[in-house]
Amino acid sequence: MTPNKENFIKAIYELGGDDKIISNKELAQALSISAASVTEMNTRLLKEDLISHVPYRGVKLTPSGKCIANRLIRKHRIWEVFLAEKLGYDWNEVHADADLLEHASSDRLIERLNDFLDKPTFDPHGGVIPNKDGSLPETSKFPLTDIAIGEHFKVKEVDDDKDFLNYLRQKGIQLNHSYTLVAVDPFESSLTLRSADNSEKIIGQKAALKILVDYESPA
Amino acid sequence: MTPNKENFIKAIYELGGDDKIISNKELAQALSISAASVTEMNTRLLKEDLISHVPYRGVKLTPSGKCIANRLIRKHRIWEVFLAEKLGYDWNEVHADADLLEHASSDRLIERLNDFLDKPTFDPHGGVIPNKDGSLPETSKFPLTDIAIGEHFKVKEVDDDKDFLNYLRQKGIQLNHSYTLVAVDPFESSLTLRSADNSEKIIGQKAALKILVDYESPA
DNA sequence: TAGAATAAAAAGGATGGACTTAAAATGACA
DNA sequence: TGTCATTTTAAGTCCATCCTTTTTATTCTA
Repeated sequence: MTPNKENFIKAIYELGGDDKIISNKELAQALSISAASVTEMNTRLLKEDLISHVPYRGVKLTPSGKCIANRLIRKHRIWEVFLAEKLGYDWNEVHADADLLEHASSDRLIERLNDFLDKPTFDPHGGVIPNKDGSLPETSKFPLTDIAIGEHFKVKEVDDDKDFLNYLRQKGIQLNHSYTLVAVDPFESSLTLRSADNSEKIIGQKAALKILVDYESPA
Repeated sequence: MTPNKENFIKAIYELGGDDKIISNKELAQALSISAASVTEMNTRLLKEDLISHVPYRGVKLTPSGKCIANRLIRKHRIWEVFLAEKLGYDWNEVHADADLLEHASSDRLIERLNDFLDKPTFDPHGGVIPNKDGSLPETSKFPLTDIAIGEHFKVKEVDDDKDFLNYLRQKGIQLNHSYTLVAVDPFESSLTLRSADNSEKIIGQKAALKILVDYESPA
């Protein structure tokens, strides 16, 4: 596993390749290389069973590919915590150095660093730190009604009720999308959410109880 | 400057290439590569003016080569201090991880780490940490008579007197060699030194005053 | 001081990673 | 169903790293 391969895996992950197929073109643009180079790297990673491939559609990470991506992100984020918390880096400075260090860190080093930092849960950007084994920590899910005004969250689970799902679709609320709670009506208890595209959605209190969410970093 | 080149430079340095010529064969053995590969790397580093070359004798570091070696060693040793002091590494564990990290450390990172560690002077093995600019810290020199029993030191300077130099040669005391002070005679004040090859040398007190030494790590 | 032993340089490859361009194959969609 | 965007394949460049073998030079020693 070379730094290059690691970065390739990471790029797939960051484009969403843990659950959807990422096209050749997207990757080529993200990495600033030609599409042909992407194909070439794909064949290498395919051999190692780190990605799965749908011809002419693109690639996504296999379970072991996801594991590697998460372990790399774990290293990256633990370093970020160290740089920010112990070395006084500004939050916008941490990324570059963490990007170098993540490829030069033994497991032992990362675990000791993790202990030294008191096992942080989030990096300075609010990103969650994956587990040692490459899995993602159990993320708590709780009703949208428990969110405080101004907080950012992601929709994790919704009640499997046809009418309710239609209601959500009509409102434009989608699973795994992120929103910010901007207001709660004092009388009706209806919630005003702002989505990533800055549109505002008003949700009734009854619906809010059935939407499970989790905190998320603002980025 | 690739990690490979850096390690090559470091190997030369560690074999003593800062002041004497290191043969092709020595380097080949130290790096476990063929002598021809050493020659090849030599030509590359020669182009960059990092080493100087005496045909059929070997190579030594140029001033800029030494600078690079020292800066690398600075990185290495600062990391070692961090691993040992903050992460609880045992002194024999630090080397491997420091060897990886030294190649993935920006100058900014090293300087902040250095501050975080309160600007240490020695690494866990007792090795001195070079300055930021790649120079070696002014090492103090003082008479051998100031050394306490049991301490390790290196001979830094000796009086330029013919008889005295002959005396030293006869005793087997050499500049830049390391010794341990094992005993001081209570009556004569003569000093018993042990050299690296475990031979013992007895030095008169008058001579000891004219031998300037500095502390050194036991390794 | 003339070999013999040894070391270095030169020559010629081999490999693998990371890129590219150009042409052929494919899929999507109007 | 034909056009167009995208993907794949093919072919090849460049560079770093390593190798072995064959001179060539030096050094050691008898």
